[in-house]
Amino acid sequence: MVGRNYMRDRKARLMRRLDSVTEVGPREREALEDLAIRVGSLAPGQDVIRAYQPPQECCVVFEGILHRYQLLPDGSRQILAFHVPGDIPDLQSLGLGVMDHSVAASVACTVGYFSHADINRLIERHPGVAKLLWRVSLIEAAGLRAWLTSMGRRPAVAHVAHLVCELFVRLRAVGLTTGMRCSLPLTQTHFADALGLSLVQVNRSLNALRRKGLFELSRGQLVIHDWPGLKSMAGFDPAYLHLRKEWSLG
Amino acid sequence: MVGRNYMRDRKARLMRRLDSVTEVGPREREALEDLAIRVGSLAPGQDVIRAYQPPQECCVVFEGILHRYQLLPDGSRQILAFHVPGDIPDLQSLGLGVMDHSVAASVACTVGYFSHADINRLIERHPGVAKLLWRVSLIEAAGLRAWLTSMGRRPAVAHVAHLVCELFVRLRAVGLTTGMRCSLPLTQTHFADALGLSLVQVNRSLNALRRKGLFELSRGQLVIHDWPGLKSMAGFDPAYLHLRKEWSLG
DNA sequence: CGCCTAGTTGACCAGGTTCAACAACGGTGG
DNA sequence: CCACCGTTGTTGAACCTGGTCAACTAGGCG
Repeated sequence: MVGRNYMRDRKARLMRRLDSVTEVGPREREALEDLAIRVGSLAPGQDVIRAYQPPQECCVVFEGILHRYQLLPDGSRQILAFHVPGDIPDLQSLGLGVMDHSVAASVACTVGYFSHADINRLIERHPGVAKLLWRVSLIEAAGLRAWLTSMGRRPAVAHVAHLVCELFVRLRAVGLTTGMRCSLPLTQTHFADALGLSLVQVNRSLNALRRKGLFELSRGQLVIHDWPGLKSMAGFDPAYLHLRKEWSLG
Repeated sequence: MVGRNYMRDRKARLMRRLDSVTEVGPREREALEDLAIRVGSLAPGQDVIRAYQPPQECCVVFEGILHRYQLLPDGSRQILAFHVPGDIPDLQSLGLGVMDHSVAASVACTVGYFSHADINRLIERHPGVAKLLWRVSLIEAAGLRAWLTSMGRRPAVAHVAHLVCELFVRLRAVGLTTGMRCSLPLTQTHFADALGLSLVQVNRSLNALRRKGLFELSRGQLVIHDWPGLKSMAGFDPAYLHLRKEWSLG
């Protein structure tokens, strides 16, 4: 069946993500393979999870990019994280019940939904799964810390460079890069709201980095020309992503 | 025995913290009461947990304030969080093994240490404990997000005000405030490194807020004069602390 | 009394914001 | 096939928040 193959491929993305950060035992793997997942698609800008609403389902990204964000009283938006294929954006809702922010599709996406009830049953039967999910959410917190440091102490250009580094490494870990290029369909407005910078400043920084020959980003395509240079300009240390050696990029 | 009473009081602080965010069942409570904790004290500035070193113990704050921080190549410091009594600053090490940042005492502190082995045993026997700790670490992540938003999108004065709000509410939740005042022995340098601002700017903002009659902070004593005014100036919404109703402050 | 740390204030400067206009691109409908 | 329009990206100029440098004050402690 075509449908089954599609689902197999999609789950493979999730499994690859989990593999990239931890060793998944055969029993946990089997249990996760059996988890019932309903596929859905999202239009750009559409909310998946809305603040203050307790969700009954978790979602996993199959294709596209999602972002978590918070709106301030004055209407400005702060993007808190991007979620690439394989990520589970709302693990928080499992443990906390309430969301204090929202998650939306940055571009057209396909996602999978599984019920809290199912995953809780899985967790009870397989403590290994609980550990694994805990690990994933700790890594997410580590990402927030790195982001915070970048925001607080790095000048605009380095800050932009750091985000590009992170996204490239994360996309690479789930097999979505070819050589030193990948699809990265975010707008400069996404960047601005994520980095706490103005759109204008993002544009200038991006151009400055291009002129330095570090990378090019246009029409949703990222091509990295000088990875060591980019890394050092950004002060990027991938340790906080907690990828296993074989998945990380020197 | 004097020693035993001391220990009882100290554990009470941890339990109060846990109570403030979740309902702790009688069996979990008992299990936690039995956990072996070694007490230690820290001089101001002393590291408890150092980056890149896999620790074998977790620590819990009894008295004083700790901070997590990261050092950048250029020598500047970004403080990622403050930890008040009752907090467990390095839950991350339990699930992740490696620390990607350090934790140090902001002032003279007393802390408790318990071994990873002990707590892991506890987790295995009592799934409720695992859930509880997971919840605590999710709340910590939520705090990071709020911090990030503040850093990215709030002007300096509001940003300072927001931190004061958070610290006051958290100290209140563990019973360390009396009325609208509390001890808050952080230096302006701590504030600056936490907020990503310069020391000078923190000083000016603090003075501006004092002149507006919102609060006073001097010699380690915080007195809040106008809580509603402070809250609205900061755009502070305590939801992200995920305190249970009875512990939160309107 | 003297030193050290923490806090305060002024003057100047720069990184980043805001405002505004325009260019490039893709999709839509006539 | 082309004209039109909305979105995204680009650039210049004026402005302003917050950073840097520097000097000085106020406590705390040996």
